[in-house]
Order: sequence, then C-alpha cells, then structure tokens
Amino acid sequence: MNNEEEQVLIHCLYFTASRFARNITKLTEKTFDFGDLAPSYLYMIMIVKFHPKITQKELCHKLSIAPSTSTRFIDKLEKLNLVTRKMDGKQTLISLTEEGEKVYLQFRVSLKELFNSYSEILGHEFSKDLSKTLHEASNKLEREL
Amino acid sequence: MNNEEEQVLIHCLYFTASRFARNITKLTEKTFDFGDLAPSYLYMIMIVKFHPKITQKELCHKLSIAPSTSTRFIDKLEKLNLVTRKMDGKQTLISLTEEGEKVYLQFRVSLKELFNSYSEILGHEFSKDLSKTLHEASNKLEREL
DNA sequence: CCTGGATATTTGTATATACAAATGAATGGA
DNA sequence: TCCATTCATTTGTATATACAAATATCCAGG
Repeated sequence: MNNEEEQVLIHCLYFTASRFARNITKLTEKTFDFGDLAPSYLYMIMIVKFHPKITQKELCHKLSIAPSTSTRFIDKLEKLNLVTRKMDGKQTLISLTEEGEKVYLQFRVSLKELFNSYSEILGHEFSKDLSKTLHEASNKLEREL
Repeated sequence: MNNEEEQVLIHCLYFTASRFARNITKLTEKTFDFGDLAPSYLYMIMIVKFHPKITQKELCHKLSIAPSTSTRFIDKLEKLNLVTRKMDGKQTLISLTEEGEKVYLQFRVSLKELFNSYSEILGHEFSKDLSKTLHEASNKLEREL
C-alpha cells in the first residue's frame, strides 16, 4: 500500500472509528437475535429499566442520540409492546411493560455472549480498556460540541 | 446513574464504539465542507488516487464496506464527475478524473484541519494511539468474520 | 463449443441515524 | 389573562450502510 495513503487510513480517527463501529456492529448483530430489534433498541430498554418514567430528553442524552431518533425508536418499541409512553405536559415519560422486562432479561444474557465473542478475538482486558477509553473520549467530544 | 447500567454503558464495546463513531462523525462533518460529499466519499477518492484503475472489490476491501455500498458511492462520484468507471470483463476499474484530483487536494487540506480539531479536544498523542488501536482491532475482527 | 459453477457487480429493499421545520405545551411579564 | 418566548417532541426528508437476490462475465471439463 502506498505509504501516504496508509498513514491516513491508520491515523484518521474518523475513518478508523467508523470502520471499527461497522465491524463490531456486524459481530453484535450476529450474536444478538431479537428478531426485528437492532442492538440499539436494547440499550434503550436497559436505560428505561433502570429509570422508569424517564423523559425522552434524558434518554437521548444517555444514549447520545438525536431526539428524532428517539421518537422513532420509541414508536417501534411501543408498537412491539415493550414500552409505554405517558405524556406529561411538554414531556413524555417512558416506562417498560411486562413484556419489556422479559426482553431486558434476555438481553442481559445475550450481552454476556457478546462480551465473550469479542473478548475472544480482541482479548478481555484489551476490550475493557478500549471500551472505557472510547467512553471517555466521547464524553470529551460531547462537552465540546 | 444506576451502577449496573453504568457498567454496561461503559464496558460494552458495541455501545461505546457506535457512540464514539457518531460523535467523531459529527465533528468531521462540521470540519469538512464538500457540499454533498460525506466524508466517506473522500476516503474513496483518496484510495483511487493512489491506485488508479483499482477494482471495485479491492476498494471495498480497503474501505471495509459492502460491495453494494461501493456501487452507490461510485454512482454518486461518477455523476459528480470525480471518478470514471471502466468495465473490464467481470470487473470494474475505477480512476480519478481531473476534477477528482482537484478534490483530492482540497481533501488533504481539510484532513489536516480535522486532525487538529480532534487533537485539540482529545490530545495529539492520544488520538494517534487510539486511531492505531482501532485500526488493529478492526483488522483482527475482520480476520475472524 | 457448450454448460455449470464461480466470481464481480448491481438492484431491490430495509434500517439507524441525522437535521430542519412544524407542532404543542409551559411560563414569565405586561 | 394573554402573548411571546422557550423547550420537548414529532414529522418530513435525506443518507450511509447492509443483506439478499438478480445479473453479467469468466473459466474448466466434457
């Protein structure tokens, strides 16, 4: 590979981060099997699990997604009978249904499988460190934007 | 934040990687200004720059994208007169047009700005290391899938 | 020279995600 | 009490991306 090109492909964080996200998403989709539900929905379910009656805004913040995205996610989860919306003035409060609680439990099991999956490939400690690093880097970026 | 939840949000590489990719993409789109062209297209242009007459398959490999995605990217770049397709049996060979060469040069300038942008927030060495780490981790994942 | 696989690309279709504009509800000041 | 502003959510629309199925070309064995 041309050297200049190689330098860019290795050193551009935008490129490496997007590529890595695509790869780990692929692995995740292989590991998770929740029918229609893409992995992101499960994180939303988890957050609602720990914060019943959470507002949509808070949800967006915790997941780092745009409000419009959250509307669409909740639409789908509501249609699948996994969460309920309750309007409260300007805000919308989200809670889990019983069905949602069940899905949450399955999710926790799959999550362990996922951890094992990538730990086998990348190493346990390495994965943990990388994840923490990305978490903190995201926090920094979000503070600046 | 609930402790169990926090652990998952920090330690799940799928979640942290997707979130980080979203954040860095946002920063990148702010820095780059190529009209319609999203950042990914520019990486494609760069690769074609260094490998005139590259096959589409090779392009996919270097960018870690699916063949169908590459078709769509090239469609767009061709319409914008930045690359040319040349059928060669089963394969399609891609090269830059003169216009494409010009865009490549602008891209290199923007790329430096981008590096500065995130280095200011995350630190220069940190960014470089993280990028390299992600690069290598992607390689490992791709070998397994 | 034909046929059946193998390989490369394209097309159909779906999805997560975003931004900008629209809507709807709350609140503070006249 | 009403209005203007502000804030939360939704809707319209666009995009990068993927998978699966379809198409097109090449090649090997008869």
